[in-house]
Amino acid sequence: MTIARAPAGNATTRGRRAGRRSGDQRELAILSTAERLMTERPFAEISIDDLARGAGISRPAFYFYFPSKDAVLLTLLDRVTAEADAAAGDTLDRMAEDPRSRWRDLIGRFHDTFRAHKAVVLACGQARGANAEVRELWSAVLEHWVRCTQTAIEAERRRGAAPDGLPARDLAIALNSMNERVMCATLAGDGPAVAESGVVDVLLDVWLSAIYRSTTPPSA
Amino acid sequence: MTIARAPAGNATTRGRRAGRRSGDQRELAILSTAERLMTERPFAEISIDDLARGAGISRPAFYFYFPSKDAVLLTLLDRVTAEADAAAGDTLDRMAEDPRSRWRDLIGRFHDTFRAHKAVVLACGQARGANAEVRELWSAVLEHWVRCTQTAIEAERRRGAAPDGLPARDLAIALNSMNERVMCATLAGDGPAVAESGVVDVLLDVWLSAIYRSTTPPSA
DNA sequence: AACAATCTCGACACCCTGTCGAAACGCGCT
DNA sequence: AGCGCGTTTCGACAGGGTGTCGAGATTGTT
Repeated sequence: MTIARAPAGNATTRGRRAGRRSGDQRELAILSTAERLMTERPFAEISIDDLARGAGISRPAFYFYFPSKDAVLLTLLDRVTAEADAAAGDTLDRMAEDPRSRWRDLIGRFHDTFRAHKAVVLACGQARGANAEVRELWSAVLEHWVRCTQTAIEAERRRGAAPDGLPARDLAIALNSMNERVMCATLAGDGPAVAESGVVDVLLDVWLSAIYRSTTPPSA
Repeated sequence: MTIARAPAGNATTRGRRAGRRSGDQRELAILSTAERLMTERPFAEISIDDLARGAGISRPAFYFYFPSKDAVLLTLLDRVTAEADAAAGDTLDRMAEDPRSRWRDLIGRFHDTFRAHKAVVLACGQARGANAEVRELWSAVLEHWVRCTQTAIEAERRRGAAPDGLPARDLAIALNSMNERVMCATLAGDGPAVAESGVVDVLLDVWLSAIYRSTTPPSA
């Protein structure tokens, strides 16, 4: 079960209306301005005017490139999730080789991608509360990862490495939800959080315990 | 380790300035209007004007009772967390009696409380992204629950019922984070979520697996 | 040069927030 | 009854954000 994209919104068409000339660089400028500003202050405190000025255009001109501030975030999120999927690669297909290492790869690569785009991930976590589109896109992405996880768990049960128990889908939902929340808290650094250096191993331990009832699952 | 409140903001002083006459009912009217409106649409889409009109007063009068819209939510959150703590009671102190039942009680009671105040919980989940005060209060509450969980895990390890492994605090953070996220998703009904009827058992299974590496931990 | 598609912006209408200061109310007191 | 003093209410304002419109500037093509 290779992780392949089933995009909810096409990244190449989310922004501007069709046709393009020199303004591509302006669009890029808006995106990079957004990513830069998001590292400085919360997404909600960034106005469209900030984005426009940062990209060297006026506020109305911004609307030529994106229909709203949220659309910028959506485009950024598309990129990050695509990158995460690519990083995950075919890890799940080779699970039986060495389950502990494969699950650790999976969690670790997601963590690396999230950490590399910390500002975008945190902004999405914040905007998800206020914006339905962000919420839906995030849900679609999570749904995809849940399905992949579910399939891998079922495969591990089929080969006798993991015991039966909870419906695989429910377990997959719980574990993916945990990862999301824990990684966001660690990246944000607010409230109770696991240290960044240990977060992957903490999550891995819970995944293995929940799936195999052991932290040393058997290879094929 | 009985769950006792260590309030981050005093509910009785968060709202109005000192002194009171008949206006108490107005304050209550604002709170109940807020809870009602939150069941109809997301918190971000409720204006102060909506709250004021719902309570039968003008917008400026609202500011006599609360300094901002967020303060209303904070007050509501204070109530809910106090109720959750009360519901949890001394469950954690009697863990050794029958670990599976006690952990199930704990998770189940939190779930009951959250479900009873669905609108408030979801609104907080949404507002946490945009508002630092909500974020901090929520963090303080979570920190408290994490500490309680951590203490209980350490006690179970000490009596030999649970194996050593992850630092108890890290495990407690991961499990509480999972509960938060999974319960919110289930209540909101958006994206991948566990069915409401099964969510407590799913969470319980992961908790027991992670703490005991077994779903049938030994009694004292 | 002329045309059309692409791009830009000044100006506007609208909504929301937060803060005045003035006025109305309730109530104990003389 | 009339006074005084906190309590409570609201009309009106300033400030800042969003989204839209139509006119004008720029650019590539013929």
